[in-house]
Amino acid sequence: MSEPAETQEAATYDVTAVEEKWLQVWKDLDPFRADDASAREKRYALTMFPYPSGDLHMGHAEVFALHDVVARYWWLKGYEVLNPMGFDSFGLNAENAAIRDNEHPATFTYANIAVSTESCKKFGTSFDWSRTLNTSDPDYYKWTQWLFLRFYERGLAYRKESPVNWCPVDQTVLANEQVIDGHCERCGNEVTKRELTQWYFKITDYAQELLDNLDELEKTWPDRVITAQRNWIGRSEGAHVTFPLVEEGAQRPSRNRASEITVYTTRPDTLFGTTFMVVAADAHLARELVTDDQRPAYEDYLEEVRKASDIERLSTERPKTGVFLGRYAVNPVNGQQIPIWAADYVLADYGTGAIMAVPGQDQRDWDFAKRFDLPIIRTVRPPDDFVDDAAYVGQGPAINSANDEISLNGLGIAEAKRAIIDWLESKQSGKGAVNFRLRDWLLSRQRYWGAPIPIIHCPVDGEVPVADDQLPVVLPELRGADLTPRGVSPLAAAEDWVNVECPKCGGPAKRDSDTMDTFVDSSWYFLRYCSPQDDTQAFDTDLVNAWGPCDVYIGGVEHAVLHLLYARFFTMVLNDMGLVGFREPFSAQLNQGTVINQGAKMSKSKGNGVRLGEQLSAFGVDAVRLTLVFAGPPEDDIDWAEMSPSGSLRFLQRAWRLSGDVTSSPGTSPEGGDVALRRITARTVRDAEGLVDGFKFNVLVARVMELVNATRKVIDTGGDSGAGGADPAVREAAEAVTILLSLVAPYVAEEMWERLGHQPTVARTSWPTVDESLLVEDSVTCVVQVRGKVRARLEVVPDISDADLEALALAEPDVVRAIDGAEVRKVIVRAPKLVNVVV
RNA sequence: GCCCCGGUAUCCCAACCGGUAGAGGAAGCGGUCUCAAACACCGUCCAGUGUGGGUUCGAAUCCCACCCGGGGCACCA
Repeated sequence: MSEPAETQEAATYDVTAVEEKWLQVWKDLDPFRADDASAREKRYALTMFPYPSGDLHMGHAEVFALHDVVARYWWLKGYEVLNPMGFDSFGLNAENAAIRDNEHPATFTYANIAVSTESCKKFGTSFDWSRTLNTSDPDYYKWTQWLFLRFYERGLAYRKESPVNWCPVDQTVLANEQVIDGHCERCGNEVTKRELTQWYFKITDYAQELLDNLDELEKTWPDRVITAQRNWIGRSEGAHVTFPLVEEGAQRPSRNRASEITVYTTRPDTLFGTTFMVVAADAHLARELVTDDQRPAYEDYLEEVRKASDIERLSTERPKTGVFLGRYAVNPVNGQQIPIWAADYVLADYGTGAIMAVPGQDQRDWDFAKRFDLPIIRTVRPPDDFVDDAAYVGQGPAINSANDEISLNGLGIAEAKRAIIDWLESKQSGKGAVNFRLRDWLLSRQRYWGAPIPIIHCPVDGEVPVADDQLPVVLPELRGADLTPRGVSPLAAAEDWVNVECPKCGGPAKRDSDTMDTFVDSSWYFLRYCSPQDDTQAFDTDLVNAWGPCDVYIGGVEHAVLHLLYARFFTMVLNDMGLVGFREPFSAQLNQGTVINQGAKMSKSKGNGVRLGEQLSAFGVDAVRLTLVFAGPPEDDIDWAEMSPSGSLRFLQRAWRLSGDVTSSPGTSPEGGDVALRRITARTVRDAEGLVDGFKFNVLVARVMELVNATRKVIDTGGDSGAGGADPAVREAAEAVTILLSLVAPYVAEEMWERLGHQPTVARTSWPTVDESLLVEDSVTCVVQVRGKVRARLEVVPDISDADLEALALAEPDVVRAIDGAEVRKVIVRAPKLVNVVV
């Protein structure tokens, strides 16, 4: 092809001009608006909405690039796609910035949202911006409050006093899920405990189902999320066992005192080895039980425990501490009186906050017994080579475990458990029980920038819900120093706001001054996207059922047990309320890796940050997107230092050049074109489908590159017909390249599409059709092995019979030579690809 | 400590149900173009799959043990 202007230097397109041109065209065409009324099959592509912390960064770019592949693919495949984007816009960053700069959190929040939205559009994403939402908008959080009230009505939102996680830096309580290794999930500081009355969601009511449904989700969710959730829910099976207390004479008025202690144990079979009991030092039970004599010692100990941070408390290396409470209980299985201790190795909020200690079979109890010189009885026989200086936790026959009515001796652990549970149940001293590690979700926060909890506290009427028609409870206008954390919510000090009339009695009352955890906001946003402007309800059930559940959910693993568990819980509750037609919100999930640099997480202190904006202006949106998608499997981390955005741009230029070399007219039938190229095109298009479905985007890109190379070759060498760029197979291939490329590099694809003589937009054209006959190979290479070594290759028809192939193979001179007269013991034939001669 | 995932060329990564270890890219090297270079284009080099065993006609793929890396849980009774 003679294009003199391009002979000197390879032609290139102007990245910036192309971006400016098509951004405007898309703005006019608005091609990604999801139509509720569409007759097409619906798909819901969801990506975790960001917190508007400033402008977009490399992390956002990666998720959006990956996510866009799927969403655009679905459009091309003929689905009506709901692909919304919004902002998780409540939260502490804006609040802290507001305090620092004497501003209102909304100022930062909405400025950041505006910047991020623009960047997101420039990034070429296919989001439907007509459905955008911000969780900090009153017409959104109105419905967050409305949902809270529905949970409250059902007893799923309640208040209790309990030792809770407290972040001294952020000056607020935290849910268990927000404490990572004893540190605040947000600011990274050490968390301490406080005894406070707080609001909880009763997520534990759903623990079993949250666990069970994972079996099904396992097929379409990443492994690590499944295991993280299973571990977090932490189901265990055991028994509750009740130990009566020994009453100690008349000096002890028994008032409301407990007369028994119930414990949870996973090893009821070891009950005969229980030589003492331990109550969590900070549990109410400990305070109730302690005798006057022991009270001073207990108080001192409790003081000590409270001072220790969680980090110290949870260290397994730390020696056991504790104090005797002065009282005794009776082991129901043998009538033995055993002392009751308080210690901090028992947790107040797990099980019943008290344990039966079996030092012979539990290492923690063993350590405690050794420290305080308590008796040890083995109830499982260790193997002969067992060194007798630790608890024995392995399998073995029960020993020392009999009374007049029952003997466990000789039974294995599982049998012994069953037997003792039966016996306990018959004596009404206990019963089989299941326990979960999962705790209820602590949702109140002592901060300003969140949805106020719509409850009024009245000295007469107690908790009074705000009436639905009074929602939203709008945040008062506070800024700067008014927002300074002081251990209680800044809302408590907003006199005009907090003091109200009780809706019931009309007397003076106060609003609840806490705000909701921002994870409440994000537990239902994907439902709101289905009817984001509806001011009559939180979401439209019919539309939610039409679009949902989300067919794919793409986001970071950091939410494996936070957001993803909460959103699942919300969906189940809403399904129970009849508001949602499904119980699991996210049918499939993909967690992208992290973008790192030079082997380390990007951070200011390391000075290894990569600015998205700089990358975009240096290489263009398409090249950056392509680099992110091509880097490797989406779930792997990407080390930007190892990537080559310039290589990506080079490829895009190569691809673009194809569109200029096609000389046939649009609509030309590919029939009669170069068959080899047509086969590659057909195979690439067909394989691309499975590759997108399987999230193997990196392989998809590799296949498109392959197709570009093959097309180039036909153009340059002429191909079968010698027609080169005029060969209709070249047009077919170039159009396939363009459409496939549009999933990753929308700008250049649009430009190519136009050069190929088509109207915009390539994003809403159809997926290329595949001529099935081209997928059938007319010959395949068969490998002939002798002793496992390849000795010959044959070109054969694909449907050759085993017998024919064997005969053909054994007749090959190279094969005969390799056998060298040895006895052929066996011939394995896997037609049409392989023959293996065993000699 | 327990559980899960992964180790393939110099690097990032492919490889269907066990069947020719290589699709793609980066880097390197050589060439074309150029006064020269950059760009671009063409070509080319590179591993026997972490280690040791086993199953099999045949193992990157399946099984066992270990090493290394990543993740989850962890005083949860």
